[in-house]
Order: sequence, then C-alpha cells, then structure tokens
Amino acid sequence: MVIELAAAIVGLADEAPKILLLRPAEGKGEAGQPLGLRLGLPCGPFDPAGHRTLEEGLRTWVREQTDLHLGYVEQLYTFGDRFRDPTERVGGPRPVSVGYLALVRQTAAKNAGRNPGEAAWGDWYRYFPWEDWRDGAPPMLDAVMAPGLDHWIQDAGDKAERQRRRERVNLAFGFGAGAWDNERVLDRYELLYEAGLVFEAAFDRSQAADAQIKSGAALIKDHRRILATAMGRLRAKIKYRPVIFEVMAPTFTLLQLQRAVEALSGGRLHKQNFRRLVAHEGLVEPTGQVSSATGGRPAELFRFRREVVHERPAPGVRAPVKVRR
Amino acid sequence: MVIELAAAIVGLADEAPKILLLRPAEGKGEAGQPLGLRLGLPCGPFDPAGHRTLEEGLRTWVREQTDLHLGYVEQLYTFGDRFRDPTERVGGPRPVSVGYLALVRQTAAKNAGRNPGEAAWGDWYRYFPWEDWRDGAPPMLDAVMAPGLDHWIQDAGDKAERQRRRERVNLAFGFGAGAWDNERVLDRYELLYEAGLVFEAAFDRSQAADAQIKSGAALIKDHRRILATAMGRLRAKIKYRPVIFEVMAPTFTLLQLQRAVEALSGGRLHKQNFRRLVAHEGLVEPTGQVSSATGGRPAELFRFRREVVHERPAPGVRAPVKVRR
DNA sequence: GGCCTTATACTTACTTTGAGCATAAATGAG
DNA sequence: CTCATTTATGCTCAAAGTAAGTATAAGGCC
Repeated sequence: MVIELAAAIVGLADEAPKILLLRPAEGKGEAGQPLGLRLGLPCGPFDPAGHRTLEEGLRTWVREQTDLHLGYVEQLYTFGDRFRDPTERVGGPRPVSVGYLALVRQTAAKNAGRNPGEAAWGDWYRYFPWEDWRDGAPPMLDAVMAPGLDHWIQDAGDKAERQRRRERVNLAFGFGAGAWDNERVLDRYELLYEAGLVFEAAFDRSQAADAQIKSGAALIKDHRRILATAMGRLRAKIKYRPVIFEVMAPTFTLLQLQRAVEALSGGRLHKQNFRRLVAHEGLVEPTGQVSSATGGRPAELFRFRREVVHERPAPGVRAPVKVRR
Repeated sequence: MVIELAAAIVGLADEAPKILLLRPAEGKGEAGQPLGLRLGLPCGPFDPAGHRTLEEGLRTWVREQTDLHLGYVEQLYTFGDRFRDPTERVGGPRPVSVGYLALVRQTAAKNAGRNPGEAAWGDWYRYFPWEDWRDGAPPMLDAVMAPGLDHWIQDAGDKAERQRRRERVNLAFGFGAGAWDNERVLDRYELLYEAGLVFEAAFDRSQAADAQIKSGAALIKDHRRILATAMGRLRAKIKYRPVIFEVMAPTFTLLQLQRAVEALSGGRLHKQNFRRLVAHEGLVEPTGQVSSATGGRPAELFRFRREVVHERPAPGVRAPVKVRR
C-alpha cells in the first residue's frame, strides 16, 4: 500500500495568506484534466527504506519539489476513505495520505505557477472564498451556499435524515441560532462536498465550470480537504501556541502582527485590545527601533519573546475573532 | 507496506480511568517476552479492500477482538518512526500505525486479562504513574524521574545539547519556573523514552525489571506511546468539547461528573466553582430525580444537555485543573 | 499650519474567576 | 433523640480579565 505524504505550506504576503502549490508533471494522469484540477500540494510517497520518519520523508519531498527547507512542521491527519479522490476508480489502488501543515516566513509573491513542476504561491481564500470574513460575511454564503445546502437538505430520503442534515449545516455554517466558528473549516468543506457543491464532487463535469466559479478553485486529489484541515488547525492553534510568529518577519509592528492574525483567522480584531493582549501575555517585547513605513505615526518594532513558552502553559493570541454578518 | 490501526479505548470505573488491553495470541512473536511486555491495545492491519475507511477498519478490528461496538472514535496521530517498537530489527519490516482514541461508557471492572486473546480493563495510571496528581505530586517524580532525567542531561555531548535537553525537560515536567501542564503527556513520555527511563527503551534487559517498577508498566510495540497521545488529547479536549459525557452514565450527580473529570485530568477541581461552571455553561440539566447513595445529603441527578453544542462555539469543562506540588 | 493617517495611552462598565463562608439534608453512633 | 459527620448546594466578595470606546501623540503631505 502506498502512503502519500502531502504538505500544506502556509505563508503570508502582506495581508494575504498564501499556500504553496505546484503543477504536477503532465502525462502521468489523464492529459486533458478539467479546468482548475491541475494544481496540487507538494507531495510524494513515503519510502520506508529511505525515510527515517514520516516527517523526514515529507521534508525530503518538499525540498526536492520546491527547494524549500521547512522549519515548522506539524502532522494533521491521515486520510484513508475510499473515493476521496474523485478520479479514483472502482477496484483501483487506494492511496492513504498523511497531511501536514508547515509554516514559512519568506513568501515570494509569485502567482500560481505557469510551468509544470514549478512551485508558486496561491491565495488560500481562492480555494475557500467563504472563509474570509474580514470584510463582513462573504456574499456567496447567502447567494450560493445557503440555497445549495438547503436543496441538499430537502433532497434527503426520510425526515430523520433531513433533520440530521439540517443540524449539521446549521452547526457548521452557523445558520440557525449558532454563530460562525472560524475553526470549522473542514466541517464546512465536507458538507459542501457531500452536497455536491464543490468542483471535486461534481461528477457531471458539464456543471463543473459553474461549481468552480461558485465555490472556489479546486485542487487535485483530496488536497483541498487537506488544505481545509490545515486552515482549521492553524486557526485553532494560533489561540494557544505562538505559531503566528512562524510566519512573521523577525521584527514587526503590532499592526502587522494583527493583520497577520486576521488574515489567517478570517475575521477582525479590536486594535487596542489586541495590543494590550499581546503585551499582557508577554508574547512580544519592544526592540527599541521604529518603523516609519506605516503611513501615519511611526510604529515601534517588536519581536517575539521566546521565554513566554516557559512562563505560561498555553501562550497564544487569545484575541476573539470578530465576524460580522 | 502495512498500516496498523490501534485503539486506545478509554472508560471509567468509579474514579479510575481504565484502558482496554488484551494479550495477543502467543507464538507469533518471541515466546518468552520479558515481563510486562505482553499486553497491548486492540489493533489490526488496515485492509484497503475490506475497509471502506480507516475508522471503519478500526471498528471492525475492535469488534472482532473485544466484542465492543465503539461509539465515540477520534483519530490521534500516525506514527512511522523507525525503531519505535523496541523489538524492530534492522532491515526488518517497518509498520506504520494510526492511533485512535475511543470512549466508552460501560466499564466492567475486570482486571487486566489472564488468558490470551481476552480483553480486560487496566488502570491507565499503571502505565503512567507520574501523571496522577490528584493526591499531590507523585513522589516518584522527585525520587526517580528528576535524577534520571538529570543524568541524561549531563550525559549530553556538548554544552548546547545539554542546554537543549534541560529546556525540554523543564518545559515538559515543569521543573524550573514553569508549572506542570497536564496535557503534555506525550512530551513527557518521549523524554523518558529518550532518556532510557522507560522499559521499552531499556535495551539492557537485566535493568529492565528495575525500570519496569520505577516507571510504570510497559506495553507491546509502541502502544504506550499511543496511549500517551490519547491521554494528552483527551485531557485537552475535555476543556472545549463535551467529551466527558461519553464516559458518563446517562444521569449522574455533579460530584460524579467532577470526579470523572479529575480522574482523566489527573488533578483536583474546586467543587463549588465546578458546579457553577457546568451549570452556567449550560452543559447539564437537572432530571428532577435525586440519588441518595452519596453518603451525605442526597444529590440531584443531572443529564447532559445536548443542545449546548448549538449554543456556544466550544462547549467543555473549562475548570482549571489544580495540581499541588 | 491644517489635515490626513496610524500609534498608543487610558477610562469605564461589565463579566468571569478563584476562594471561601454558610446553610441544608442525609446517615450513624451514642 | 440528639449530635457529630458527611455530602450538597447557595451565596458573597475581591481580584482579574474583557469589550468597547475616548483621547492624545507623532509622523507625512498639501
């Protein structure tokens, strides 16, 4: 059995979260893959003889494919369900894939790659447009998702199943009494997948272009699912581990830090409270330098205070993410 | 390549957390396995042809081996490092194992099994005696762990490595300025493993019996590592998901609930604040019945309020776990 | 200088938390 | 029967933390 290792490598260019993608060499799969199904995460098979650990295997593949030496790496989940990959054939081989989240600092602002084998950064909200609430609720939610999901609910066989679907949808999307939870990225993606509202699940490829536009760009195999897992995990982890500093430059202004958290979390933070929080938690310390590239009053430059991990059990950016409907 | 699925099945008998273990049929491995290395978690290889999903594979194996139909199941981690299993041979096959956490309600208080193939419940603190702080700091920490770890720190080649080891130990065990973090179960186990302080890592088997007594009982393969992962995850999850109710009877008194959380978390809670918390979070609702088996004033019986998952984003028992040195 | 922008300090009302006191309702010993 | 003991449960109080502002500072640009 083949175990595939795949990495969701996340970085930040200004206020846009980026994800490293590459166009696998053509010819191996079907030639004329439909629109959008050409990009994927860096990945490769685990080699028990060559790789001392799973993580080392992943690092090796990423290095070979992208020239990137990863720093922060974290295992996410192991996917083994049948037919995750829409192109899987009945009786065909079944890949099991182990997904990883990696965080990197430098994000050359190259656009998604043109040439086969070339790695390039893509905006992760291109693949999950409904997850970006920084400017209020994405209109597509009410315009596209809600009706689509509603149709799927009504489509259920019996009443109990309808009820079950409705509950799941309400929980994941916060449609009923509940609120939008920015961590439930995977729940939402899986619902959209089941409801046939994402490209990967649209078996009728004539409708695919339509779904493509409406529900974000697709990725090959189950890579969008892995990306959803990575997003959810990262959004959760920001709150109780100082992972945000893995994507920040060594020194930064507090607004830059805030924008970084907002970009990954997909919501807005209260500025004054945010700075009180990071100062009070001891997450950062002033460097003494100032940056005058702010457009207004110059801002003090801060750096991450590493000692914080020894002082408190779960240091992170606890600031509540605000999403406005 | 073989993917092994293994389940840490956790239940509760009164105030003792229990883990389901079985004695694999003899004769397959070496016959005269050393003391303590005979019990292991329910497990079996993933079969891509027969199992629709990894989780289904796991459920099937558990059902076959223990007659247990699992309810709550959660994937933990996929382990693929070389030589996790102390009996692995150079050039031999390398198993990759996917660990799961399962929670069950009924815990027949059978002791760890006598007969091959028979499943039985064992106290999980038998395998991690240093993790139970309910009656204050376990004496073995200062008596055995601290000196052993110190020796390992001094054993490092150069100064930088010594420093690194010291930091890791202080972080995981809260020896320096830091405090004991009840979630870092895996960190601690891995340090003890690296330092040769657990049976599994003791290559010289003459010292093994000694290590056995000092540092808890061992399990076959890397099952103790999987158990450590399960403990850490469960202790974390109790705080933000209502998983505790997966191990509770349908109705319970608040003290029973508190004791359950304490048993799994390994520390004590403040009684009055605990009840205020669970009531205020809307986690439970009164049934109207009372239980007079308390030994004092009869206590009201409560049940889990399922609606809570729709009301708040992360409902769980947020009560701070107190550990006293 | 006046006006734009962003940075940063401080206020205020409100909520949550940690700790403990006080009372209620059972049991069992004498 | 009374009282000591045990567990349950209600309540207070101070300290800390939080959400949402107002106010002021310090740059650039016209």
